[in-house]
Amino acid sequence: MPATTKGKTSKAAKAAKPETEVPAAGQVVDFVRRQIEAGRLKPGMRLPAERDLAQEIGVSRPSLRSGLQTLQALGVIQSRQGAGTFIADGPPRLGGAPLSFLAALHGFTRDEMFEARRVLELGAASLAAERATMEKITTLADEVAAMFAALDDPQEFLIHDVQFHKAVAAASGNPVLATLIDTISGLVYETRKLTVERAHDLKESAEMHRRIYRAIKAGDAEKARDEMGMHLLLARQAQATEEERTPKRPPTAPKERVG
Amino acid sequence: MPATTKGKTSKAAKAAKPETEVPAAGQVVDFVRRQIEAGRLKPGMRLPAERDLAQEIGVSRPSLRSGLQTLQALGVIQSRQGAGTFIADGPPRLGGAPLSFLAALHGFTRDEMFEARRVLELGAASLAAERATMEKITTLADEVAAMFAALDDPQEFLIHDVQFHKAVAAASGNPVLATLIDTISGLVYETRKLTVERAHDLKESAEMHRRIYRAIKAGDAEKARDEMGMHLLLARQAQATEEERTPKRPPTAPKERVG
DNA sequence: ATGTGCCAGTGGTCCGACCACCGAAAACCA
DNA sequence: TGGTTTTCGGTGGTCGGACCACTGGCACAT
Repeated sequence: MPATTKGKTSKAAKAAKPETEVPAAGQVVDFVRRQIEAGRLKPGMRLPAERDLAQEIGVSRPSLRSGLQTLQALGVIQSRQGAGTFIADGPPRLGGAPLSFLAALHGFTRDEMFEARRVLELGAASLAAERATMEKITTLADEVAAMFAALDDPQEFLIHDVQFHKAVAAASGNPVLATLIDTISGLVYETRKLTVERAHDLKESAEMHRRIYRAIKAGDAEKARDEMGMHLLLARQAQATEEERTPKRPPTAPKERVG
Repeated sequence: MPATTKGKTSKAAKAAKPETEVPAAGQVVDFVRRQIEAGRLKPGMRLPAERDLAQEIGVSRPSLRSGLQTLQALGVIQSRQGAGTFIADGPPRLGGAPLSFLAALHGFTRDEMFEARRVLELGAASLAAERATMEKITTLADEVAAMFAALDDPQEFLIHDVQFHKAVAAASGNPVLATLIDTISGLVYETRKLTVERAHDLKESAEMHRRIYRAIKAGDAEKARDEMGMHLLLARQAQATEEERTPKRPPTAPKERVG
């Protein structure tokens, strides 16, 4: 091994302090995680002040902030200047940032993102048909009605379109699935918002959603899957057409990438 | 006057600098992101030193580190003391930390995690059957063979079990899907490693994988999906049984949670 | 040519300080 | 007394500087 620096000579001082094994930031993350798992920290609760928490864990405030920064990036906590740091509440939401960066790094295409979403939504539709509660089904019906009521307002239509798919995910009764769908859908939402104005056949789209709703309500898992699959297939084609008509900029990249 | 609060008196300096709109950490994240999207930063590349990068972006080093900490939490970069900071390379990998925290916060159960994985793997198996290349199919065959060769070594068997499922995901040709599967599978791997010793019927499990492999090779999407579904269903039951036989600790939590 | 030792450069940690901001108690006025 | 304003402690956000442990390659001695 490298006779690095004064390693040998000064190892005595090192032996006296054999710590430094655990990164300070990691200590903070683990600490908070244990608190959450132990039930001492629940969504919406406020964490101790940084200066106090740092002393409690046994690290400096910069190190503590480093750990909190990690937790914030993971969407676990949220800080508000002057108020405090809070455990994230609201619906489970996996920040789209990680997937978004992966897409940028490895060049995931829009089609691949869409296909992954399709797999997830097909499964969700199937599960929803098998065990959706009456309450969830009512929510689906409301969204379908709202879509029919917004045939002349593409932006409003899009909102209820997204809401419908989210409701299907919720109706599946599986929060993990719902979270994954929500994450991926969020990535394509921005694009759709820009191109939906050029959309056509909103009525046909609404009819499709209605058929999906009926299949779920009837408890026909296979039909729900097929209808959802058909809808997403056509939706993808329609969206591709819309994008073609809305060339914001010449194709600088060899392959379309997700922003 | 109050030596403490000087707020009002020093407002003049403030008026000259009405910015502060953008958080410093966010500037760093956006900067790196733009560099990646512009192709100036690619996986494996080294970033400038923190002190230099801070000056280039126009923030202090602590703020820069704050931003880098976020990127590290997202799995975009990786720092090595004494060497530098590098863009993450290797296979696309969505850190399991976010999902893991969500599970702890909202009480996702093991069954829900498993079900989500099932949806993803069913879709992957189906896609793999439709368009797996000869190379990917060969990889599948290798893993199946390795499983049969490790019938008397549960730990080794588990490794190739995981590898097989990863290979199916890769054979789907959709990196997004593969990443999602990899993420979720990683969360259940630790648990399986602890209980696999009590596993039984390894031979039957190997046979199942072989049937999945054959369906994919034959290009029969529906059969591949069915076989995979059957396999995962039985695997879940078997795992539940194994866990029951390995009561590490009395049920302190009302519901089983994912660690 | 080879191996050894050194050292500049890097990220990791910490300190102390100041700022902008929030929220509620305290002071004020009507 | 009621309502508004002001104050003020506490909070997270930012900064500059400093020291440490570690890495890697360069220069030196062999």
